[in-house]
Amino acid sequence: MIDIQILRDNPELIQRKSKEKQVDVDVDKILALDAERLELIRQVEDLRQKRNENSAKMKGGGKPDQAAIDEGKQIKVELADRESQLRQSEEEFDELFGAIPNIPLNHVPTGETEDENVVKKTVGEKPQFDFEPRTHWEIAKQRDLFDKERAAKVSGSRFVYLKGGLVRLQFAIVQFVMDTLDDESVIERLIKDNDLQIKVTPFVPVLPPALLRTEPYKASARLNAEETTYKLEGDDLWLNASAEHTLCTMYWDEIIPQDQLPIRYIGYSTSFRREAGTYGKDTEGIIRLHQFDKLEMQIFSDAETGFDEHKLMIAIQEYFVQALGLRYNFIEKCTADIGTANASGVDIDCWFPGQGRYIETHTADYMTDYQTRDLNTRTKKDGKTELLHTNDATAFALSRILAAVVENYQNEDGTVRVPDVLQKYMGGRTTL
RNA sequence: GGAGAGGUGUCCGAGUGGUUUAAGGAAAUGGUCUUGAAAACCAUCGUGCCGGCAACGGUACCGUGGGUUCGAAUCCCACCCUCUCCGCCA
Repeated sequence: MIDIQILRDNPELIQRKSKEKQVDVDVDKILALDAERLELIRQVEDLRQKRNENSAKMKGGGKPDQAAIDEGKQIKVELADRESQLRQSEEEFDELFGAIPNIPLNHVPTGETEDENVVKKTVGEKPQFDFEPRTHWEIAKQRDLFDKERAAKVSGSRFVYLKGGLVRLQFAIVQFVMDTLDDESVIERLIKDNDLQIKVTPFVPVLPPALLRTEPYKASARLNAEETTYKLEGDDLWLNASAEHTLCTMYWDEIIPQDQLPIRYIGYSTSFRREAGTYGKDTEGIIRLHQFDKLEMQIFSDAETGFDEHKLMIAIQEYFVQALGLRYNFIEKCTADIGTANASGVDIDCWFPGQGRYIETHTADYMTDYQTRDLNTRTKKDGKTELLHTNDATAFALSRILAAVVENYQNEDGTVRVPDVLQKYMGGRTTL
């Protein structure tokens, strides 16, 4: 949620910024509810004060006199009435107030649909083939790299058995990412090259739980409707749609000492998505699955360094994609596409020669304090508590990046070259 | 699945109806002492909300939600979570 003070001081800003995000916010109504709420709070607190003063007369164990008891009873009735009004008022307020999206940062381009995202640059070369490049599913079929038919039989559509070389490739990528993010010299260089004022803290690898309870999930502002996210029947548990969901909630209701910041994690988790409403989209191959593994970066920092941490994540993403030698579009997402909780966000879309198109493989989100306000994740600075800022970003969404490697590194005979940086993690193998 | 214990501020921890505006300790911060440090000593030290320019005042919060009472961290009910032992099990 946003800072209520901003709404009170500058309702026009909230109205305008929400509109830019294509979210309808009735600012006048919310302010009216806020005023009503505050008036009720005043009334309730006055009554409580009276109640406390009345009962204080009997301190020391003396018997209360009848008049005091009668007065107490009267206060109680009135208080109960106001409290129930207040509860109702707050419920209504919370619902509307909580729906106000995060305020996009000034550099975020304004747009009404994702078509207005801005391609800032295109990096890398398209691979040249002296044959017609094939899709990753055509190659996989020839080389038996995955099996969706049997997965459909056992689990349904959009599931897959990954096999053979692709599995080796996945674990090689995991190793490569862990090595890189643990390497202070790489992080130091990226910080220097981008002129960032942040520490050279390496990323700590984390294998988080894949299931989480409703309360923290909701507080993270990341819980989507049941059409999008799997809910377990009989338990108060959801299957996470990204490692980010179990990482950002880690410090729910905690105060992190200042000297421990920034906290940088590289999480690896299987992610689950129902993908309702995407029927007919990317039905072939392993671009869009109900279940896929993902390497996700997560950073907790103070407010001052939040945006530089965002830039660090983006620099790391470009470093990774370049290391695999993939051509990509770097996209600044517009206000309509960054998402409710985000203040800024970028995508990286990689070139898939077999399909002749760019496909989103990476995203980086900067939430400012929107997420932590509800999660109540704070630090203590000069004796004052302060909300942390959160950042998350894809290191690699594995199924998609496997598909990208297959399409970009294919040979005419259906074999696939292993990108140079990954060969040492595959026992020196140069093809799969 | 069975049985038991527990959930209090940054942390540990006391507290079974009314000076609890939550004891005490640790950590932290500031200071005294010291060549410097440690130790010792002194002081400060929970969070949210409401009002106020501020000093400050008020109010709520002791896992969550109800209830009893003039008055609840404390009594009652339901639920959630954690831990221990047993059982089963990768």
